[in-house]
Amino acid sequence: MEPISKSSLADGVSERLILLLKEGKYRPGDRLPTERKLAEQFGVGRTSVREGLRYLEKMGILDIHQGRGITVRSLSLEDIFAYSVPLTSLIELPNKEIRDTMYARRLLERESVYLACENRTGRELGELEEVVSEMERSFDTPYEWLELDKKFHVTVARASGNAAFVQLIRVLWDIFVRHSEAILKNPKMMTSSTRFHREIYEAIEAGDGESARERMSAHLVESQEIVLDALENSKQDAEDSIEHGKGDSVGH
Amino acid sequence: MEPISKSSLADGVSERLILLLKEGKYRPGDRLPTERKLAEQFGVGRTSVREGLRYLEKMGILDIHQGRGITVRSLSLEDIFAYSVPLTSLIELPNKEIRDTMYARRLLERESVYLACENRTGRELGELEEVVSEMERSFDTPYEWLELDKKFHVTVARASGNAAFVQLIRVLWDIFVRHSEAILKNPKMMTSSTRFHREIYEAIEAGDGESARERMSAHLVESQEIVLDALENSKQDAEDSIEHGKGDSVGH
DNA sequence: GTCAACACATTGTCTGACCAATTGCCGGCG
DNA sequence: CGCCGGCAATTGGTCAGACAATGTGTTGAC
Repeated sequence: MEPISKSSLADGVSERLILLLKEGKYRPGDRLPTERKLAEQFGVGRTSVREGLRYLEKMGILDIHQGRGITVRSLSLEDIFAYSVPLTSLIELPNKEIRDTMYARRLLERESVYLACENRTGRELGELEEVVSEMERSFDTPYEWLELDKKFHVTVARASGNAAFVQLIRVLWDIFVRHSEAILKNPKMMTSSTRFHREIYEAIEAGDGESARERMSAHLVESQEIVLDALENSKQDAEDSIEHGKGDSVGH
Repeated sequence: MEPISKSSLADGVSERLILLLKEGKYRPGDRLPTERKLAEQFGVGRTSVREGLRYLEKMGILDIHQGRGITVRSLSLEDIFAYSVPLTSLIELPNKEIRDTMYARRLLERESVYLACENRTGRELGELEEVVSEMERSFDTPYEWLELDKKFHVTVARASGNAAFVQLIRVLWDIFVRHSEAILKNPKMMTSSTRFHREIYEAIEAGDGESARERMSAHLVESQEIVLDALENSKQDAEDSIEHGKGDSVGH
């Protein structure tokens, strides 16, 4: 193997490994050489190899475990998106971008639920019913409720039969949930959303695409409004608190 | 519900840094302590700090330069997606997933171009015209043409006024272009697509949303068909070549 | 045959050192 | 005074070696 020349050796290692994967030299399930051997092959130190490997691991391409070695994960459309927006919760989105995101989400989920009415299988129908029932029993555990909310929308997308919808809707949900504090602050949110989910489920079961679409739309519009209202209020609170105590409580 | 596996110190460093960023302790533009100081602060070795930092850098959150230090980048919706699908070209998508992806793309771009007809500014109109004109002159440089194709669709999305559309459409285009070899193999692709782009541009200029939407739809359907056909053929070729020479030319 | 204990392989982490790029200081010169 | 060149400090980039932690396979007792 030729020595690696690149602005960053670790980047070079990543690229080289990606090439080998594309060539099919290593296939899903295969085990890669050990870090030390890779370092020797590439003519770089183990540090660089580790950083390069770590990137591919974070991207979901490699599985790395202490004592076990490095294996290639199976790659699919799902994997492309699975690691897409891992840091969503970092970003403060302005209200306009929240609206834009929810607009796109509405567009996709209206179609998703419409297709689900045609393509849903019995198994998916059962899953959906179970999710909705669990939601109706989870008002005391808001974070479990949130997870179920995600599961509902993702399951509907899966029932649509379109793999891209599943991933896109997952990403948009993740962006949405960044504001979960705001969401959960309003008690109306959980009860009303759950009721909507129940109605949507019944429309899917009945195969009534038009009805499902409209209810999904109304559901998402309501969620958006609740979040934006809550953010408006919390922003007010923040400004108030700045008025009073500016102290920075960071110790050492 | 805390499935966080503290197995990795480097992950711990990442999480810790993300918390500090969320708290606002470090803001966009700020400079972080040096690697050595962070190591001391967190009570771990410099190796672990480096791996944790490297992840945030790859995610586009930090800027790290030799001799200059570590600075926090500005974060926006664009940044969330900019690093979303960096490895798209790795994945072999089955035909069904190509169709699913193009279905979603059609849904989004139909709406995108419709909104663009209402919201486009004169400046964006000028950009679009320029892109289309360049495309008409780029038949000899296919890869430049491809870049212009992306620019066209992204610019339309920007003209729609919806920031989420821009990012989603960018991601879906990147997935689409994974098959660029197939795309460029068919000479019809560039001429026909360019003509579609010209028509779409004129519809946007005229503010004719219905017409723009239908032409965009037809454009994407055609592209999808061309790609799927080309893939079918190249698959045939591959099987043929396997029939004849099975030799693996990997020397050692 | 089962299962526990041991040996080995491999990643995880730390340390100290040196290399390389950038920045900033400082002195010389116009 | 102001510009410019070069030296030194700062800081990330990389390496080698060592030991710890963990998973895997093997061996031996019963």
